[in-house]
Amino acid sequence: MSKRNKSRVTLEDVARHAGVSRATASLVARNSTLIAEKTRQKVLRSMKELGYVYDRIASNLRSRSSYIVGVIITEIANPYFSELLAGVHQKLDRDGYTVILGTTYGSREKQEKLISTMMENRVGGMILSPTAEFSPELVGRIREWGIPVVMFAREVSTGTEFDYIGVDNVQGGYMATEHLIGRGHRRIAYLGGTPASSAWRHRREGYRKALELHGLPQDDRLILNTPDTREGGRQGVLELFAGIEPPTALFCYNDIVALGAMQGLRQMGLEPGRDVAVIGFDNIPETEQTFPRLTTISAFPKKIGMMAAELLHERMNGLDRQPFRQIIAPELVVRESTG
Amino acid sequence: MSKRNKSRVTLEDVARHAGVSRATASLVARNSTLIAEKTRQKVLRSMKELGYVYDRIASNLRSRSSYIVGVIITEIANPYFSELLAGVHQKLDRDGYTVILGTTYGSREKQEKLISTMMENRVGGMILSPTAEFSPELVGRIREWGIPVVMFAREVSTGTEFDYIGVDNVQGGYMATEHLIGRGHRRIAYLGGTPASSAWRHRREGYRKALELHGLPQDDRLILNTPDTREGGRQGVLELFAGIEPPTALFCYNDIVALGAMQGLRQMGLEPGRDVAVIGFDNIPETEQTFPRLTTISAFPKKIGMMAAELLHERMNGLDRQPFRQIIAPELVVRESTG
DNA sequence: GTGAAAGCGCTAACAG
DNA sequence: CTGTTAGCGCTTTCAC
Repeated sequence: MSKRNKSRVTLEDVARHAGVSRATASLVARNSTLIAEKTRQKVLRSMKELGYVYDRIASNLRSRSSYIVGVIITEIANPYFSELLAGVHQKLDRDGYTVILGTTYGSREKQEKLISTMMENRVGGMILSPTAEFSPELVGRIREWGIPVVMFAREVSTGTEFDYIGVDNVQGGYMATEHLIGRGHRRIAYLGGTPASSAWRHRREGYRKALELHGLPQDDRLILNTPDTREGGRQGVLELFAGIEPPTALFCYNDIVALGAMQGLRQMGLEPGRDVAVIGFDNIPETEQTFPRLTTISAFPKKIGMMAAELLHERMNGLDRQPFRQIIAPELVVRESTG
Repeated sequence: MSKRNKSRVTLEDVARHAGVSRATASLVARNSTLIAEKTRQKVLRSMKELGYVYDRIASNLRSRSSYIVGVIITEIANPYFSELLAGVHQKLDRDGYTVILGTTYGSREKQEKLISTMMENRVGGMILSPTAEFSPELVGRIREWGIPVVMFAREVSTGTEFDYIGVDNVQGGYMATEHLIGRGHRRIAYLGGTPASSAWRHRREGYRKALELHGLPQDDRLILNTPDTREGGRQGVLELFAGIEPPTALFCYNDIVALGAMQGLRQMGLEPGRDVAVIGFDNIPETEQTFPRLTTISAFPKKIGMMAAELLHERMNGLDRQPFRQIIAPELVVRESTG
């Protein structure tokens, strides 16, 4: 269902009970300072007595405003994204917003549908980690609609009219690869993930740059796409080592893939960190407790989430300024998986 | 801000553009079969042309209904809870609901505030993992309000008027302790978490029952409360071993605490699994890849989340039946951390 | 099948 | 400081 039968206590009821007008009651509900303390008390007492619950929906309708924010991420189960979510949510909550959550699971259709739903629910702003390119038509619809949108963690080339906050993936990919090269590796794979994600493409760019700078050959057979899951990493590594000339080091698209890859290596009788170097990306908490502990690139998801929320908040408060990209620097965290 | 200046395209506009009445346009928007196909097409075309966006908020207001569901959990970053959230969210989304998310971080005030906010936003139902006891007044307010509420994962004794879905924590605690006893341990600690959580109390009950059944002494110094975090587990274990007669095995409140405890053990030069047995609770994905791999009790968070969502859905569709508790059986997963 | 009128619960604007 | 009036965008009767 969704219907409710019992009619609710309205401001009208409260006003009548307290012997004031509806407008006065409304001002009390909103904590206006215009109201005499005495009246205020009287009205508040009536509210309590009648069990009045403020109707934010009716209020939003009338005042054409909304403190609801839509947050769209691609997945919840991956710790990277749950940290991202924790960051945005915590900050938004602190600023008094209510959060509507959406998850795309990488589907473009789902993404479009979620955005529509959020607009229909009158969100005052949106924060999202896009899954795929936006159709120019969708970009148009959002702009037309007139609410601020902040993208984070994933980028979209068709959406340059929106703010973006994320880690420097090119730099991160570069640092990871460079680290492996520094450890003496010459045959380094880039494992897992798919080009659908801007993060994947940027990390690969960094990877290539590092190889190039060190005069190492680029071998496309060493770049293997898989779902960015544990299982993807595990399967991927098996496939990779089925080839003629396997790599000696793995730069994994993210930590989850890296964990899967380590499983896969063991399955083949290879010891990660000793026989094959493995580096991840994100620095999710569990990387510190795996065996061997995973070397990785810190991507600061929580921080990025909070920054995105902060920016949206400013935009919703009228910050008028050209859309911009804010890129934060990644950090290399050396542990035992890279020897 | 939150204000929007540009006035939106309304059904009125659409109706005028299409040369029909507002009521007709409304029926088209809702896919009513009462409308002649020809009119329907005409109206749909007008909608597209004008860029009409359905206003679900106005609709809800008038029709006194809501497809928005409030979901309240205690934390996002703990994989156990993010799995729980993933389960509810996925199912609710599939059934066409929009989800408002709330996080209590264990605070009772925050919990009360979130519940109020959700009611103010006219949610049609709520799913929550309670943090603390509900005041009878709060229970009253919710009942009065008349929307269905499903509790999951954590229980509340003052809320027996609500449905509850969770794992059998008593049984889980029993199985964990029994397993350790079976491995020859006689001095077993119950480490981490706090009695504020029903899950903590139930797991302790199982722990005690097992000790009792095997005629082992109960020593309250072996029960140590800490925050249910990694750090809590680490600190806790240090404290525990500072005592005169340390335990030989740890039953940890949950996996996160157990991971922290393993860190703490190593810090003291003790090897988890060899020198001290460690068992966790939840079976979060990373337990499979720690070193040593963590023995634990499966609590099936995703499944519980989905079941809760399913139940709420039924309730919102008018399922009228006494509130009930649905308890699912935990499973022991033996790995290396218990020798 | 379609239209006209009333009203969901609230706030804006203005008067006093 | 408080009251009056109008109306946010939609759905619900109830005519026709």
